[in-house]
Amino acid sequence: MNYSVSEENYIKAIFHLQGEGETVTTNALAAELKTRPASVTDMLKKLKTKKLVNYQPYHGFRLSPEGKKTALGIIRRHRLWEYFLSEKLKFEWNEVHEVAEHLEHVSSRKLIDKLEEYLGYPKFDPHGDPIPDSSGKMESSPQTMLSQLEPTQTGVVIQVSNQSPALLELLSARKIGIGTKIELLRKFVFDGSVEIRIGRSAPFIISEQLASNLFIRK
Amino acid sequence: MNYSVSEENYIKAIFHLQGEGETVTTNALAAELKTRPASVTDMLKKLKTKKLVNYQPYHGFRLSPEGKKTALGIIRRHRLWEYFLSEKLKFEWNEVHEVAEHLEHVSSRKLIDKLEEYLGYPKFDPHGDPIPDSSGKMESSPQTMLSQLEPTQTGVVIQVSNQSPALLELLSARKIGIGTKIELLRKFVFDGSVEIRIGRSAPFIISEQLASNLFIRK
DNA sequence: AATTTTTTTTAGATTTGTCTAAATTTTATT
DNA sequence: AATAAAATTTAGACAAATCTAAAAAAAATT
Repeated sequence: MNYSVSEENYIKAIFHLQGEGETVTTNALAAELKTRPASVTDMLKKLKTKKLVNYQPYHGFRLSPEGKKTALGIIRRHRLWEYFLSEKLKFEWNEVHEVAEHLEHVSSRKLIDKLEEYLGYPKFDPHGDPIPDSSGKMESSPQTMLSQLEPTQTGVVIQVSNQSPALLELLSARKIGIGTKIELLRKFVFDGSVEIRIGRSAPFIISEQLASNLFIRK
Repeated sequence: MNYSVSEENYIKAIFHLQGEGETVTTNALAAELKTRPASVTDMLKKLKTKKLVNYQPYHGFRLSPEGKKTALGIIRRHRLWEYFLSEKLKFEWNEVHEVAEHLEHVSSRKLIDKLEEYLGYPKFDPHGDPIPDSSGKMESSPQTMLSQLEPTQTGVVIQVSNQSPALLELLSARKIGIGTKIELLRKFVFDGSVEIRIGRSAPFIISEQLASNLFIRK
């Protein structure tokens, strides 16, 4: 029930890569963890004997139910620490991840449950990602502004904040509506504009104002 | 400047064992770390090349100035976390050590400085041990109740809490006053009484009430 | 001072997690 | 379907931290 830092990092990375139904490949995981494919194969053999992954040599892998539960536990710890760092210690939004990467491996159950209580049972971390409860359940990703996506992330428009005719006019010209699936490609620091793509169409750039008024779900 | 968990545990243990002027032996350190003498020798060769200890084979070792600074940094992290666990997360006094043993190895400077600020720059941890500041300085061990000493620890009486004639009468009968050096030999769980010795005299037992009203410095 | 006992170090092995280079399997292309 | 390319695994090596057993040095005892 207690795993090494390295094992935990593998479990977490597989969880992030496997999404809903995809099987994860050796190369993809090696890239994610900045390690070599051979190392991934080695570790996967170990995780398989521990029944944390379903792994068929040459055919990718996914977490077992037990592995998934473990991953959610690690993610819970990570996100609770992120919340603590941001909310209590006043870390900047972009600094919390790095430190939480280390704190997440301190695996005292009591520590995490008491931390959660102390923080007031937060439901989302500072990035807007949901925090699993002690049984592994979490709310579905909440809406975020399109402008808060990171490059290459994808989201579905679920709400438009400002119902002014001017906005609706622009949206219809851009062919964007509720349910439109948008991939964010680049962010331009200069004016906050972002380059996006809808489906397989040609990418185009929209203004900061527009991007901040489009609410999406990852 | 960044050391492994294992190296940090060795540095910390050497710091605790070396006290003021003693040199630490291989066997003593092995016992402290619950490892084997051969392992200690191996690690000490490494710590020597990193200039953290002064080590002459077969003749014991002490931390170098750099090693001492490192030790104080680790102890700082440990005691700040203990304070956090006790004060904020409401851990019991006796549960904090175990968890702090793990948290202390997360070595982000910024994390610890911000944690210290958040906690209000505490000077002592829940055990009464002083917390080093960011430059490694700390106050000398504060007064504690005699009843909080551990068996075989020694302390000097520096204050008597309750100036009632009844207490002073007992103290004079027991020949205890400010400056008296007391060694605690045993604690009796049943009624909290403790067996003590003053100098080379015969040991004797005093009540809980008395032991709790004698303030000592270790 | 010689001998025994204790302490410490060395030598060689083990485990975990990583790597490179080579071999193998799968996938893509002609 | 055969071949080339890409992905994956195996084989063997290495560093960190540990261990056991044996050797060497220091300390204690006769």
